Amino acid sequence: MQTAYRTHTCGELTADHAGATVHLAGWVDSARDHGGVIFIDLRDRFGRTQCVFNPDTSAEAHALAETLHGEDVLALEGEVRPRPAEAVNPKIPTGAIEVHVAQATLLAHSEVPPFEVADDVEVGENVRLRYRYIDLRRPAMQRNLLTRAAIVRVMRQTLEAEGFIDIETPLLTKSTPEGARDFLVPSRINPGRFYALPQSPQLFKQILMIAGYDRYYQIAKCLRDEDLRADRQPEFTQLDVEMAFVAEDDVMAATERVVAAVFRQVAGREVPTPFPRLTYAEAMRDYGTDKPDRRFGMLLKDVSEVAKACEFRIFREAVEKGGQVRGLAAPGGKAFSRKEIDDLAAHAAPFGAKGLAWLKCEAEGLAGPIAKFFNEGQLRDLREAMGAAEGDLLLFVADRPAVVAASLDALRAHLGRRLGLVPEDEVNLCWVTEFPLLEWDEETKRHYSMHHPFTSPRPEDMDRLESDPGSVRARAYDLVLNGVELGGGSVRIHRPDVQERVFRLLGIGEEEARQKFGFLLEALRYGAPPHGGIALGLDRFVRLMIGADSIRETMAFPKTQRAQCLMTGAPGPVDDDQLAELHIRLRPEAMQEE
RNA sequence: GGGGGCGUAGCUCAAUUGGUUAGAGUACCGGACUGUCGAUCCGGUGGUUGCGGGUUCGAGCCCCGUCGCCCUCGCCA
Repeated sequence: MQTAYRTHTCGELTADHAGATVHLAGWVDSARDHGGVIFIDLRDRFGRTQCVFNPDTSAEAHALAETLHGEDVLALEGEVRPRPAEAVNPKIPTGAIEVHVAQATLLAHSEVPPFEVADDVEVGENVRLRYRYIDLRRPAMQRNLLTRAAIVRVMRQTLEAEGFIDIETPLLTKSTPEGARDFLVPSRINPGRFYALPQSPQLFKQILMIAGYDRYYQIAKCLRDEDLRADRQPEFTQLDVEMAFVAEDDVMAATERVVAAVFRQVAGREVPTPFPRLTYAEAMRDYGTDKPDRRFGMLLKDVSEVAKACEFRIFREAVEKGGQVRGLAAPGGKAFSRKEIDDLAAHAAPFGAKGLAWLKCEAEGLAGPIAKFFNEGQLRDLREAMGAAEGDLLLFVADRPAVVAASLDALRAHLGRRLGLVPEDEVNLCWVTEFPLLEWDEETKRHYSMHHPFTSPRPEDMDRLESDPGSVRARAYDLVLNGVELGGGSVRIHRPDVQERVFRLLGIGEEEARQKFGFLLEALRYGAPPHGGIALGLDRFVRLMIGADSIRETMAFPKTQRAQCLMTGAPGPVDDDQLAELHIRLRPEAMQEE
């Protein structure tokens, strides 16, 4: 790390260097002026070294030190000496030594920073983002970004060792229908035409397989113009992988090797492989979601059979109308007050649950306001079906299957946290497989791809593609870590006739298919190998590894919820001249005073 | 587009629920101090209570609007 300004970094000097004359450069982390001797901790991203300015060593350097402030940038020369025994600081790696400064130069002065460069100072996120360069100096952010770099390094090393090659794909590409909203880039040279920034390199990596570049990977930026969340940014990064001549197990096994290597080398943890698998149907049945948090139980149970026969009209009618009644048993929930149960209902309400029925599991049996609608046999059946133990609170939702699943999923997640059932340290990875190929949309009265339109149907379901499309399962798989979707992939369609059939199912006409995906259909006609792949959300992966609440903590320069960069002010207005060159005129509602 | 939370000194927060001169810690400034490492001690500066309007004798506090940040539903193949 030796440069024109330094012989060592601020993190590497130890007792072994005692007696050496060194040059250091860095930021003033803190200055402790004792009137005579002055201690300055010099910091760079490698560590911190205590530098001693003694007027007896150098009056000139000491005079400079008296004027120094936090975040000033300093270069100095001095002798490494062991600290007096009582002054050794065991908290830092360089704590055994100090540098006695003979000569020092102020390289850059810093204004008083808006907040302190230290982890124990809570700072509002808007201030952190406005002065991100200060925030990034803080140890926590440095750890985060270094961990991210380490994760990417291990991913690359593992894939390279297995023969994967890194190929870049374009950022300026073509808008495709379906999926997320595209970011558009106007073409100056082609008036009225627009590039789209890629939502993922999906089609390019498939084309690369057709082109014979078996085993591709890329750390790829993906861009989607949708509303932001704690784990969603308009631009994010995926580890994108594609392989030729593979079936599901090949891709999943390769992914497991990468993920296990990351956990081993970055976190020092062994995660057992192969990861457990459950089907989409099983996940929805037991957890009400396709990304189950399997670190704790409290599985969903179906009580529609009992509900159908009981006197509780809401239950009975739900089942009669083709819905269902399902519930979960919250251990120890018997102690919940009426108000606390109402609060639980409030957690289920946003997902459509119109009410939350409940029973308490007493020694004598089930009790509660709805108990009177069940005879004794039914109450026993309920308790049996719920697997309830004394002290449990049984919670039920009666509605359409989608509403029941979403409500109970939210309730289970909330209760898991509230009851302390979630072992925070556990790493629970699993695959969810056999997704439905299609999703029916009630509003537009048509099918959409659950994954994307290039996902292969399972061969045994292929003959139901037209007759019963809703029952066709896809050769798709999602990787789930602690209830967070880490990524997903599939074996792709490699035959043009199958691809055309799927397009037809999706209501993509021949003309539209040719216009939007013509190049893919054409490429498929020139010898496409069976192929498949996966994409892992890097930001989410890093977030889980560092235990952060938001992927903003994993990115150097994230955007706010309004998709703005508080540091640069992006997106910003542009000159009329620029717009004119791009053949663009703003609509009146977009005009604003500057 | 909907729901919720927050906004007071550079930063993090308080202000006895509408009461007189808006406080504390920290940062910053000045002073003291030759072994500290969250240095310590003494003193000091610092406020358009996000912004605009309203109610009131009186508003940081109540009402309306607006801006910003965060969480969330919708959305994210």
